Amino acid sequence: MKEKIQDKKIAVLRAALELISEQGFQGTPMSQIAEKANVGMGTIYRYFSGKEDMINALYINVKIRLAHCALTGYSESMPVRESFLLLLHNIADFFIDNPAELFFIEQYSNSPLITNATREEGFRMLEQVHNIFKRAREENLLKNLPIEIISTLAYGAILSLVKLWLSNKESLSKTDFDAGVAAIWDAVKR
Amino acid sequence: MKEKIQDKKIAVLRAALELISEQGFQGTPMSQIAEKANVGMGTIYRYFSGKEDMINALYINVKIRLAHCALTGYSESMPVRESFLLLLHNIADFFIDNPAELFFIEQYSNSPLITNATREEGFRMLEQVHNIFKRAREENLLKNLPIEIISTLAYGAILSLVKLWLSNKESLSKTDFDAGVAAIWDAVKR
Amino acid sequence: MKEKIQDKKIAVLRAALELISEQGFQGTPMSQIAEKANVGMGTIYRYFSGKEDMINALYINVKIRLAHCALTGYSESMPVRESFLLLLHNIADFFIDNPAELFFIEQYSNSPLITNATREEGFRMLEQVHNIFKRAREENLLKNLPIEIISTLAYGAILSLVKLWLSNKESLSKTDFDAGVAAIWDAVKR
Amino acid sequence: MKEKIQDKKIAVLRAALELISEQGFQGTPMSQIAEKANVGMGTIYRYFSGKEDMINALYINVKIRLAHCALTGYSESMPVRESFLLLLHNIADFFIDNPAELFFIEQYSNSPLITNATREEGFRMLEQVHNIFKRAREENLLKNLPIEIISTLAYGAILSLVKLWLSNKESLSKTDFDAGVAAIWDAVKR
DNA sequence: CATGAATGAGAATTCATTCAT
DNA sequence: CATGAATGAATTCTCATTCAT
Repeated sequence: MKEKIQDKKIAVLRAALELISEQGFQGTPMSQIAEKANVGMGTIYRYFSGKEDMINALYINVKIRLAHCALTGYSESMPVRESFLLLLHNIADFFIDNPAELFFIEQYSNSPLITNATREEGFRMLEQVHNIFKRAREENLLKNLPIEIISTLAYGAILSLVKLWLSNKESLSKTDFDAGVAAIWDAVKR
Repeated sequence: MKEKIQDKKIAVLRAALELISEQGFQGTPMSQIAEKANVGMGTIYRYFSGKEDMINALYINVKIRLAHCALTGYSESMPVRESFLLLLHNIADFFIDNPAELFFIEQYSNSPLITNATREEGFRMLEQVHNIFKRAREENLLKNLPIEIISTLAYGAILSLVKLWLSNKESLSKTDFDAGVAAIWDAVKR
Repeated sequence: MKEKIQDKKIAVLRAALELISEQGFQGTPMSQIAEKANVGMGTIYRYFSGKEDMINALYINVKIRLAHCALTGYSESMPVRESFLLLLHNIADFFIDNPAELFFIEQYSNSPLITNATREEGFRMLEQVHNIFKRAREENLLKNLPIEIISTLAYGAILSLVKLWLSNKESLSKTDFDAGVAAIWDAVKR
Repeated sequence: MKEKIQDKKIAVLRAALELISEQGFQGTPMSQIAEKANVGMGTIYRYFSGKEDMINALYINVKIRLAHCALTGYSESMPVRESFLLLLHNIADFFIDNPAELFFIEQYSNSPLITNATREEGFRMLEQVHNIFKRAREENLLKNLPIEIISTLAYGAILSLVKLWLSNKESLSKTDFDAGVAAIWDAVKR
């Protein structure tokens, strides 16, 4: 019974994600989301207080799933460089497998629709991820720069690569893509 | 006379840029753009066939100005590494000085509102910029990767850094920022 | 068992009265009425065929209680003038003690939501009250006017006074209020 | 040109008055008002910020017209009793000629839709009217009661009479009606 | 040419009513 | 019997676009 209820909420979030990533927030009517989720229009409002609340919930939802995937296969016993590359590949794989999530995050991370509270909660989801950077810093493997800069460089670069891959699948080899990911390590390593 | 006309067109584009970068395309009424540009609502429709046409014109306009700034101070006689860093700094400076342009480009580069024709025209604006990468490739200074990957890595990383800078001005030193830019070279250099 | 059922019906009517007198009929959702009455939404539909049926039942309910109070302490053996003043004071007391009933009656007596059948039934509730006017007429104490005009004058005046009192409690003395009630007799007496 | 603009605003107010007095505020869609006023839906929102703003404007509008009619033919040189009866007859005539205005005022004077600011502004419209009561008080012709009570009694009684007349035109003689109005003087006179 | 009042299709949101549990 | 989740028609309000001035 609980699951059925969650089913509807999740169906709404999934439908919203796909439609919004393609058409944008304001370009996607609630009626279309309801239709795609196979629920009545009013049902959405049982779970979310409005359209803005829904997109904030969606933002958190994507960040949770990203954070979970990002650490797949990671253990603190791995060497730092290996951990770093695992992280980048996990993030790349997540967004390659879920391109809607990528377009959504890209479009709304800096949008005024996402409240600061939401952004901060989304940031906290990634705390575990930051541990990898801290370990690298402790082992003195990184350039002497603020961790923020290091992680920003890496995150921006990996997302760009994935976007290129997604828009260019045919003309790019997986080998080159992987070499591109590896190059990111060169940017941040001491 | 011609200039007066252009004045109005430019005033509209400027107003649209600022409002759209803050509020989004669908969140910005034409009436608000007209008001901010100090023109009548109908006037906008003399210069653009509709709202979508206007945003496409704006996209091209920003790309032109970006391409122009990106090459400021560049000459083919400069060493490649110096050229590359000049390019990155020029791009960074452009977006730091014009944050609305950054948020606009970020939000609409992948938007379905921008037609493929527009995107391609915007890409051609940057042809000159790509010459720098070609020179670097010819001089065998770059990693053995497709130029697309090289430029994507660099562009994604520099934009990320600028976004970090803009959202974090207070807690970041210019020195660290510049070191971050320099690190991008390490990612792409052989 | 019967009483329990009646309890729920009465709880619904009471909740509806309070909410509707404050927020209006269309401004009051059935869900809010159910919540305030501590019953499930569906339960209301066991007792009333719909929202309009419920408000008509409420109208009758208020009229019954008003008619009952209006005659408290009255007996045919009382002098006519005394009866008349008792009637006015009983009506005033009822509405002062039950302001929601006043606002409800005021707003809905002339509303198209109340069917003519309901209005007529409500009118019959007050038949006893009209006896007082008939006695006064028979004793030749009233102005030579149709009883309808007499009773309308009196009813309109007393309700106005009560509304003034309710909106102005602080700045009005009970003595003045009572003198106002007494003045109504002067309007109708021969 | 100015007049044309006012025409639309007035057409909207008139249509709103008629529909709302018959169907109630919440029972009357904006679309219906627009249709009856022969304007587009959006036009209403050029003149009023929303439905509630419109009904408040309507309230003021009715009060202005009532105040204007109430004093028709009045001059300070008239005897007080004559002034008082003129006032009552003017009010009665206004509402008999404009029954929609009566039902509107009755339903919304005490409604939470009307803001206190609006109610106070509406009250100020009637300042002139109150002068008649003040004159009567100064000439010591009234019962020794607060003017508020005097005017409330009179206003409540006259409105009741008009409502009776409107619902009963056929069975009431004008002579009796006028005698009813005159009876109100007996209630308030010393 | 420039204007901005007018339009009405389209979007978000609400709520009376139903019905599976 | 009682419940309240689900529904979708109906409503308010917005805004791109037009066109008379």
